Amino acid sequence: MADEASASDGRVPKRARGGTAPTIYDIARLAEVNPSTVSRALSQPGRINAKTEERIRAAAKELDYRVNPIARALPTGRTNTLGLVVADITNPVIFGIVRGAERAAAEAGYTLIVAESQESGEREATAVDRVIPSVDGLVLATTRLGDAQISKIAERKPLVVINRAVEGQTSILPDVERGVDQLVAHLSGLGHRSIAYLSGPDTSWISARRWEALMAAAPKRAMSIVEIGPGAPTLEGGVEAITRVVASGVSAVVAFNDLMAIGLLRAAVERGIVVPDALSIAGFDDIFGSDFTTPGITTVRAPLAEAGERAVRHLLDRVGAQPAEPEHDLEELLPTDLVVRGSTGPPPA
Amino acid sequence: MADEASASDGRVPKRARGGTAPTIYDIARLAEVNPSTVSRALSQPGRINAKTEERIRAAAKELDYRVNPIARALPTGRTNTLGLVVADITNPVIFGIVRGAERAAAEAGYTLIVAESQESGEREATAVDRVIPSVDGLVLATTRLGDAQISKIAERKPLVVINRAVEGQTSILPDVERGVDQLVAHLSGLGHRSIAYLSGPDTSWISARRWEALMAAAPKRAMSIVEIGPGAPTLEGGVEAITRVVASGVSAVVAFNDLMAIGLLRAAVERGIVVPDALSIAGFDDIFGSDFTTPGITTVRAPLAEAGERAVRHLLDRVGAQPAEPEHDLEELLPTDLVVRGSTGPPPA
DNA sequence: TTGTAAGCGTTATCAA
DNA sequence: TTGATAACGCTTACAA
Repeated sequence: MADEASASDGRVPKRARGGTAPTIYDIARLAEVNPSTVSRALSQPGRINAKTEERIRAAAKELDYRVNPIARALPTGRTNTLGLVVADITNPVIFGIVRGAERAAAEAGYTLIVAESQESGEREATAVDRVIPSVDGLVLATTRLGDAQISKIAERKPLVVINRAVEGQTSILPDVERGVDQLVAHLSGLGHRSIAYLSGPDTSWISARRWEALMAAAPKRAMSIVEIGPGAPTLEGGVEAITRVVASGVSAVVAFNDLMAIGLLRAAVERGIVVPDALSIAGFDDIFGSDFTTPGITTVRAPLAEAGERAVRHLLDRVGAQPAEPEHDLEELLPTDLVVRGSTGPPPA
Repeated sequence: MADEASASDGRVPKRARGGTAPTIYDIARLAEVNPSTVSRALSQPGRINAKTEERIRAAAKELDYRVNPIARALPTGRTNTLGLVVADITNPVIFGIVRGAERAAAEAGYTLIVAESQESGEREATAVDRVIPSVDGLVLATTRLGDAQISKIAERKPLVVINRAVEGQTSILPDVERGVDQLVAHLSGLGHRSIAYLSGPDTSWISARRWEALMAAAPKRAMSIVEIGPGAPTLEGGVEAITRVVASGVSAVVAFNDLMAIGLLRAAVERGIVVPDALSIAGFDDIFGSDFTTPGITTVRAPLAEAGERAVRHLLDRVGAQPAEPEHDLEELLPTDLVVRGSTGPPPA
């Protein structure tokens, strides 16, 4: 039978105690030094006698020792962990954010905890409460919380918000206006005169911003614009809107996101409405799958992975900083770009 | 200026100490009991005097107290956290698993840590090492580690593996044979006589199982079968395979997963190969987006969210159990089903 | 039912 | 440079 305490290389480590993991005390005994010296050797390399350090490292290796991050976190207060709270993990918009955040965190030796709020402010608050004591900082992506709640959270731990601006807080935002301008110019150039905005959840800050930007951009090009919604930011949300879209008589629809755009496209196809000949459809985000459809979805691409990455970087910058001097009101705008595919074309004559 | 220690409801909590979070000592002082009594009241409700408990709860509320999970984890050894290691967060196959796992964990009051290995066994080992000390159990989805490494991990913490069978370990598997039989029967029924399998990474256990199942099923129906690969389990992996697929002269291709199937479909369309008239394509998993394409991808659906859920449930069952008596060799088979869409049809005459 | 006190595995402060 | 020792916030025998 295999030895129950055998090390990764197959050799049996000396003095391994049955069951429990080795501690700095075991190392201290083996290297014949005080535990505090072991701690120093391992956490501040170079600051102790080279020979002693060597002996300690050898002992640690022999015992296959790994620091216990929990024990370390208790006196230091730092966990080397960051939290990311998202509305819905299965929403592809989120994927990019999660990936970017994970990358940046892992790169810095940090662990990422992802919590899901399922589009509910209440659950989000619960998720934050659960996660916050064990993280060094928090990213709120697509939050459904109110400004006051967000500020409260920021008092407890360093915080960065994605897709939402809150006064006094660091936030990473797509440059909505730029993308919308490009999109509206594109539709105008095709000859559209009337468009509709298929809005997302009314708790979505970013949906409101997109609507505002459209409201500002459309009249400038002599286009009429109406809002249809609010709706769920999902395929179904898009499908359900088709009746109102048809009734509105517009020649082009801008959906809150690609998911809704794809849902709308499907519903249109089912009704025999040819896209883009009879109706142009555009979305936001350029999610995975936006180019799978026929026609592909014209969309305003947001650099989601980069948003996740930057959010984590900002957090990392502030971890360990004095909470007395929070970084105020930093707003980082990420460039967006129009991706033209087949779902937009000239309006019917 | 706002009070720096004001509670959520806006009232100023009594005796809140500047900056640091309240502890059970603060509660004990306020409720005039011993800290250990506070601990008991909060962690084992009902086991102490009702009036005392009431007083303690009131004090806790007044101070806006929340347990420090790290401090709790140190003496108990339990963190109320589970780890999930995946190959690639942005792979839609994973999404379902993550969602299911997150749900089940959150439901049980557990926090989920998601770590990414980026399809590399080495990084996966690193990720496991980083995460394992702070979790009560671990799920390995789509692992690229060897059996021996996996068994080693299982010696440290309760472990469940998804999409991989390892002797002595609990594993959640799709019923590959059933799905493959259905798929082969479907293709055979359409009239195909020669098929190719577009294999995934050669480190993928599940890819090998799919190949074996195809090898077993095809001859039974008098179909020839060849393997093309290995390839990356991505869109690109599918795209790159088109040359070899065409050269092979088969009338139908079964890809390792939907991502590769979609990539292959795209490459086919670009070359003017009509799907399914000139070539039938099928995949596995039924990921998000498999029905966005034209034609939609015929695929063997695996209940991914359920796999994630079950993995977590098994883990939860074993958390706190004696490591001396591990659950041996439990293999749970999840039913798979053929989803027929437009990408498969009769072979060219 | 409640209080006392030891301990979880680290880090950090002081001396030596 | 190293050792002794007190935290960190909680749980948990054991005693009262």
